[in-house]
Amino acid sequence: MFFGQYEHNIDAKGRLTIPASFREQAPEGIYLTEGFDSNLIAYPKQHFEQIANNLSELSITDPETRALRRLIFSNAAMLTYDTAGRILIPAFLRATGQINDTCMIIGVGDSFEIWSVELWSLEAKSHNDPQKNSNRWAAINISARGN
Amino acid sequence: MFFGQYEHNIDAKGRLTIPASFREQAPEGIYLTEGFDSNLIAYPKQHFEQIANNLSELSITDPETRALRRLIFSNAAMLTYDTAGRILIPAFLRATGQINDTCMIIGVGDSFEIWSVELWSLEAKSHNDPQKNSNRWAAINISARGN
DNA sequence: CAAATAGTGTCAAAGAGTGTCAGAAAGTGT
DNA sequence: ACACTTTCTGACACTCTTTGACACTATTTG
Repeated sequence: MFFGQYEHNIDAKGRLTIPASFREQAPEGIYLTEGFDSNLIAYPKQHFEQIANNLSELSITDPETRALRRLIFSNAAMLTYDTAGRILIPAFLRATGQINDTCMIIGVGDSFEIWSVELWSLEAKSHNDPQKNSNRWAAINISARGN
Repeated sequence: MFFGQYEHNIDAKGRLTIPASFREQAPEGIYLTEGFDSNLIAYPKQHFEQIANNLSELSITDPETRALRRLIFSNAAMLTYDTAGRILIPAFLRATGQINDTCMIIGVGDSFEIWSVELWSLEAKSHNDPQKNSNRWAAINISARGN
């Protein structure tokens, strides 16, 4: 499980140190792809391959399916760590994530996300709406009690 | 069951001794997350994992699901005790809880909470006010027989 | 082929996190 | 009241992680 949030620096070559605790959980490296909110999503190898399988089973006759496959696969990169625990984020992913010198690394359970500091602070602010949150929590509490 | 309140110190590195009686009830460690009142909530392992499992079943193609996962996981930490019974509270949680050198540890049944001394004394004042309390919780049924 | 650019490896320093221990304080039992 | 045990705390030493710098290799481009 990936938890917590880290602010890390990116060096002049576009390399980012992945938190040591995250590396332990994805020791073979990660698949990095474009997220849905101008962020990047990192999946451990195995997990991404599962998602890839699920996608492959969807029918290519559905235009939405084709678009989703293109989004996920064309923007994906398989990355491994160097001896200092860093990955090199490809330039096109840095661009889509608007990531320059500092970024946020965000644990979200089975994967983690990489955000520009600015976009993350906006996203985090949107989590502070008590009304929305109570609805969000309600959704999960129901399923926690049910079944 | 977690009961009572304790005032404990946090050392220069951000470590907090968890009361021995609380450790007995969460021997494998705790999940610490952001609360709703600028406090922190500590759940025993099992309880939090129930919530995490429910989340994993929701699809990330839904924006509300993504927000919920970020809200819960990014503000959570899985913490275990060192040999002296202490946990290290991550810096970002110390910040959200406004916790510096001394804090209150508050038992609330199936979980316990961590508060800054200042915020806790405000909270305690508000829920100890006999005037307000006489009618405040009239709608909540806590009888042993009820429901 | 040469030059420019992109990518990789290595190292050392700063900082963050962890382990250990002894003393103070609080609690327990006789 | 006293001795004993447990718990918490502060200090210190140590390890691990991250970062920036520099040197080197590979790839692309003209």
